[in-house]
Amino acid sequence: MGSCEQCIVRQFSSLKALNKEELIKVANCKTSYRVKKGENLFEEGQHVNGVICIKSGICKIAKLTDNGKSHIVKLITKGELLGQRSLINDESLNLTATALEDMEVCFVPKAEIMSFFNTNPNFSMEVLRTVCEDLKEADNDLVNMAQKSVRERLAITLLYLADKFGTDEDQALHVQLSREELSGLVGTAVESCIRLLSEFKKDGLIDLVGKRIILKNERDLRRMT
Amino acid sequence: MGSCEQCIVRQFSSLKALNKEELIKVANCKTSYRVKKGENLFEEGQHVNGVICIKSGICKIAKLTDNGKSHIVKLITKGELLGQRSLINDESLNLTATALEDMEVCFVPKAEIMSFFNTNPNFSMEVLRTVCEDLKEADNDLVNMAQKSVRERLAITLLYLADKFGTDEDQALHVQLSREELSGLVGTAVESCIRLLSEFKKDGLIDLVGKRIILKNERDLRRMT
DNA sequence: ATTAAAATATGACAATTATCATAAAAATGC
DNA sequence: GCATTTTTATGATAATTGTCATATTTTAAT
Repeated sequence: MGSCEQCIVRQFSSLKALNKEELIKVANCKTSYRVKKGENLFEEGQHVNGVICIKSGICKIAKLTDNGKSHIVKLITKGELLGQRSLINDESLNLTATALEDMEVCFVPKAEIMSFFNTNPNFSMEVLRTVCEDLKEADNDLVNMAQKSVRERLAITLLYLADKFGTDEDQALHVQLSREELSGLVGTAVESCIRLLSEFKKDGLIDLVGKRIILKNERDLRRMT
Repeated sequence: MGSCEQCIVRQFSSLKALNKEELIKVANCKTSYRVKKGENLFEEGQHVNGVICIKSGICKIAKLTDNGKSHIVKLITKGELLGQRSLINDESLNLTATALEDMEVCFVPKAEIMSFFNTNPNFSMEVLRTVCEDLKEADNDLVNMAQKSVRERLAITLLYLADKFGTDEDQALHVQLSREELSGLVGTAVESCIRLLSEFKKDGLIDLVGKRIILKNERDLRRMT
């Protein structure tokens, strides 16, 4: 069982506010496991009894809609925490988390996390900061969703993916999303998404090589948003 | 200068976690003032140096878009706090708050609020809960915006307004929003909004008497969402 | 009270986007 | 390796929504 001290999650999440003793407590109660691509880490409606630390891999946080589609609210990657919000509100989950790649994660029970809130004000403050940051982003996303065209939103999404997950040497997006997932992120029909990708390609903005999406002209993409 | 103890904001916001001593500190440093309909309480880009307690009145929290329109992210009413998020993140405001009615508010300086985070874990926890609740709502709004039609969103918005601000005996919405504001909340063009209101009227869902919007058939409105 | 300005309403039309059909390409199973 | 299923792609068309023009009504100003 690792010590958590060098863990990437500790570096990037609100866990950075924990001191050595607290980290040892986490290390002693955590459960490490792997999640295969396509499997759910959390499901809508479930009650959470802890948080999940993402050590490697990527997952999507999505909400199912009446018509069977799923809208992706955000993507989560290594270094981040999952399930904080529901833990704090003590509510069932309103979103489902599904692995987009094989993942390595740790589960930390609720009781442990909650105890830190009482004893470590820095930790509370870090969590608060994280949640506020999420809120700010959510507000931005909402306004974009309301005001921007699908075309603009696709451009924004591609740049977001490049920004968050990086690109290969040839500017190909690192994340491999299916067209359906991409359209779920943009908030549009699959066909519209595919059609617009084709248009982007024709306009020299991107290249499509197999499943890979290559940002050919990032400047013009950015100008479009 | 009032004691804050019986204040409505204290009852409904995270300030409820403050004890008597802390309340006295707030009472001694707060500034009460009035804001006229149409005036801004906060402006996008500004740096906040405190929070605003809403004692009476309603305001909108909105973001301006490139094309000059403004999208209303949410409405805030008596008992709520304004500016928490930016205070915590120590960032400039990403949204503008404008009074929709004459308002009575109190300003509490940043230093005071921040000190409570260090000394009162309950207060931190209450703020955290509030922000998490906001975040959950924001996620829901995002998915609605992405997946629902303008027609459905208008219905959802009307029900939200009835729910949050109440109705008169004759089921007329208590809040008086202009069509422009209503469309900014729904996320659509003013003309589309007006047109749909007319349709709703023709379908017997609502009645339009002057500026008043009367929910005539709430059941069918709700069924539509 | 009268005029001017703003808000609301409606029509005509264009642009965007979704839906359905179908084909081509890629991935999967045996 | 071949058949089958899934994913990606494209066309045709319909539905939704936005834009512009123009009344009509309401509000505000003098």
